[in-house]
Order: sequence, then C-alpha cells, then structure tokens
Amino acid sequence: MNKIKYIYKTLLKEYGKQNWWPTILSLDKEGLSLPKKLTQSVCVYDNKNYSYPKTEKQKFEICLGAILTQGTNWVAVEKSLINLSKLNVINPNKILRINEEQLKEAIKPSGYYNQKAKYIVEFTNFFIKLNARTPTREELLSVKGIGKETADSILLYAYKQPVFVIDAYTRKLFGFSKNIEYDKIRIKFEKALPKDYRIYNEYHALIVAKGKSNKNLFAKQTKGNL
DNA sequence: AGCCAGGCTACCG
DNA sequence: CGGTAGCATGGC
Repeated sequence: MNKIKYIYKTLLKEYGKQNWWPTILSLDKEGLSLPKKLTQSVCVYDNKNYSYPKTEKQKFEICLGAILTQGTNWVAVEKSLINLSKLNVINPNKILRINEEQLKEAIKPSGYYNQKAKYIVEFTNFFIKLNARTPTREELLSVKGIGKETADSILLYAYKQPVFVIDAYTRKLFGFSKNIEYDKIRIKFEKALPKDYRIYNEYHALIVAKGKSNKNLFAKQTKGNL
C-alpha cells in the first residue's frame, strides 16, 4: 500500500466518515434562526451513501459555498448561506434578482464581500447557461473568481467528478511548499488512489478535519515525498 | 492585539 | 514564469 492510501486509512480511522459537502438546505426554520454568534457549524452532513446532491438547487448551494469559503473559515460561510436562505435566493434565477448591495450585505460575514459578490454573479450566469449540464474544468476556470481549488471543489462535490481537491491544509499537512504547482500535487493524489469520486470526497474532507484539528501534522514524515 | 480561516486576481520584476 | 499585495470579516 502506498503512503497516500495508508494516510487515508489512518485518517478515516481517526476521524470517521465526513459525509461532505456540508449544507444548510436541509435545516428547518428553527435551524435558520440562530443566535447572532455562530461559533460552530450547524450544517447538515447528509451524504451517507454519496447520493447528494441531487437537485440543481443543491448543486448551486455547494457552488456558492465553494466561492464563499475562499480564504475564509467555514462557519462564517454558513452565516452567509443562512442570510441568503432567509432571502430565499439560494437559487440561480432568484439570486440575480436582488441587487448587488443586498447580495453584499448577505455575504458580508464571510469577508471579501465586494469581490465575492461579483464572483457569485458571474458564476451564476455561467451556471444558468450550463442548463444542468456538467461543466468542464476549463470552463469553470474561465469564470472570474473560480481558481483551481474552487473549480475542483465544484466538480467533486457538486458534480461527483473524480478530481482531487488540493488546498492549504493539504500542502501544510503533507509538507508541500507553496511553490509546488497545484496540478502536480493533484495528479500525485489521483494516481495513488482508485479513480473514485467517493474516495476523493472523503479524503479531502478528512484532510480538512485533520487540518482544523491542527495537531500531529505528518509533514515531517512525508516532506512532500509521497 | 494580532493571527488565522477549506483562495483568487492583478500586477510586479 | 515565480512571487506577493490586496481583498474583509469575526472568533480566538
């Protein structure tokens, strides 16, 4: 067994299945009326058999989350998503109908709100044009505001495509320095694992769980030499 | 009081 | 090319 697989099994044993992507769509009204200070995730993890997402609306929420979480902690993203949900605009056609100021206000908690509002509008137009078709990676990357990690998160978690997501935690945990190309690392993981979106889904989620726990990093053992 | 959080773009040499 | 400033909020 290669190191990448071994570490996967170790993480799975330590943290258990993560059932990503977290979503607020299945929260009831009570779940949406939260205290001002939200300090931990209230998202529902409802992907036990990897059947999620099914509807376009669910896919759209995942895409919004992927954009909103750029450089931002996830709980802040949930606040923004809850704001959008209260406005009843987690829906591509509806979100274009509110003005940009309202959109900015709603997503303020997750930071960079001027940029992200523009990114969301651009992406939403793109999403509508897809007309329920699965986008290619190149198409996603051509949208302003969608970089490699965001594109791959969307492909993997919204469209169940077998693309491994590389993020800051992956680099930190495995000891890949910043100047190592994103795609090089991605291909390394993809080659070491069965081409199965369910495994990529779990593995990236486990890396985030490990990264958040911020302990027992194994960068020293691997130093990027996987 | 600083540091950090599931990045991306634009621009620099 | 590789490297980095700027973008912004909130919790610790």
